[in-house]
Amino acid sequence: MAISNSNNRFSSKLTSQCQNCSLSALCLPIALADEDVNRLDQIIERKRPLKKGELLFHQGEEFDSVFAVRTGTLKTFNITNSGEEQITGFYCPSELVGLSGIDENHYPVSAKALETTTVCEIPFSHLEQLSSQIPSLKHQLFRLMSRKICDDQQMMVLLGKKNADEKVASFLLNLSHRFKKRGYSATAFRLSMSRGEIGNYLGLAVETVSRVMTRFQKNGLIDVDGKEISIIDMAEMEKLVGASSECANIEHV
Amino acid sequence: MAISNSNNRFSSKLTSQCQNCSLSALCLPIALADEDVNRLDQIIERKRPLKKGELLFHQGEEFDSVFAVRTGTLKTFNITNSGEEQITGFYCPSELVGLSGIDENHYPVSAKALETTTVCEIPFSHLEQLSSQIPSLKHQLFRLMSRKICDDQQMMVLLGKKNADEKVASFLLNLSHRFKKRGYSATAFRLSMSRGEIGNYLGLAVETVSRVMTRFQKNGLIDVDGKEISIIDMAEMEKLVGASSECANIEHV
DNA sequence: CTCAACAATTGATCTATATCAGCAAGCTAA
DNA sequence: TTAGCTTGCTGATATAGATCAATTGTTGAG
Repeated sequence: MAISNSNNRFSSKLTSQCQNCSLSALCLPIALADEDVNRLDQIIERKRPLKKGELLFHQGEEFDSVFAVRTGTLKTFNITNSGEEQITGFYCPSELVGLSGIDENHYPVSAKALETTTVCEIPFSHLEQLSSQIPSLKHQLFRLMSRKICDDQQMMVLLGKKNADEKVASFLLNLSHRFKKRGYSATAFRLSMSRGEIGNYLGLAVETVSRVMTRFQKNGLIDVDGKEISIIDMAEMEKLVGASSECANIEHV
Repeated sequence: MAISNSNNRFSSKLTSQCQNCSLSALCLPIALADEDVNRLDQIIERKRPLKKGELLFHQGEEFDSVFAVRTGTLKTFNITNSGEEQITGFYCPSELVGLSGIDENHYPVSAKALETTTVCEIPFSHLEQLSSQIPSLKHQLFRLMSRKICDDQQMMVLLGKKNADEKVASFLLNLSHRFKKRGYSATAFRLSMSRGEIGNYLGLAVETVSRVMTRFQKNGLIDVDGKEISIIDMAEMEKLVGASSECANIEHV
């Protein structure tokens, strides 16, 4: 089954899609020579879009690929023994999902589309092989995984030490940075996740998320209109986040 | 100073220390052919022991090596803007510290010895080079980083969703597993960190850690004598941890 | 051995956030 | 259109765990 399916792996032979992709400066191809981008391009499968709510992979499934988000958003989550969902991350365009599956050869989480979402599937065994031949690709992979470790540790600090205000502010600014990096507005954007999902991710009750956002709006920090967010007072928001966004800070040095 | 000191980089030429190391089955050399272990061995520096409280590297310092703990224990931590310490991890023998520095080429955390500790320094540029020549070493590195991502995400679940009892139980069982893996008792061990450090790590006040442990003891779950811990009722402890230790579970499949 | 500094425990409050409950506004399907 | 869901907001109350404070135990320097 995987065999017949994998024919479209070669559909990219005609032209390098990676080179035309607006995300290539952020995704894996960063700092690759043209010919290397082509080689990477050859191993990538473009999948049909996922509709909102569809799973990209599910917890326990055998690992064989990592995925780069092209459009849309994904969330990854665990189902705990008690049956509740615990969201471990949101993934925006240019970001890589599935790296946590390498170790045990099974995905330890599920990945679900929050809206219509397209991804590039990158079979990991091919990627690993190719990375032997292209040192800068290998380095890029190490860097991406290292950044993920760094980011997750910042998230641990957030969950362990921050109060509700700081959590919500951190979350919004984090999204803001990610939009900015892709060339979108850092101050006005649309949340693709529900309040419930934000709360779940931040370790807060839905009601708390709602209350904090309302208060932020009252105090002129942000403007909220359903899923549309505008950051009005960026300086004050940054002050709220304040402590310990080390990974981000170092980037600015 | 670092120069004169680094002469001992070559002390390993005489014989492969990795091959004699009791941790080689857990550390990087896992699944390497003998000749490859020797090549790895050549790039490793054995450093003088760190005394309790000494820093291995500090937040912001330029990244050039990862470190494998040989004996003792390390903690990694951030200093937040408000000046408080936030512990992001504890490292036991055979575990690798410093991977989070790859991305930005600076360590985003500090690493401090909790007791007298010896480490193997592995210059990352050498390791990366070597990994090009030894595919299984490269794979091992990917796996280690993937596992770290997986572990950190479990920690996020712990911090976001668990109550004090579950946090402390998870922490103790996690240590138990790590001791067991190295061939030590899974039920009786010594904590190398203070109650304050445990609380800091788990997002709890010292007092709460103390109270939970006392209650666990009263209820016959564990036996506490200062830093010495015995797990009496492993089944009940595991029930407490219960939900969502996915990475660990998959390992048992 | 002794004193000082620090680490751990225990008890008494306080508080941030969860939980419970009710309501309003959209959205979907018939 | 209306009934039935879902999502978000807000108020009232409950509670887990923080904070404050006092006591005891431990460690290590001289």
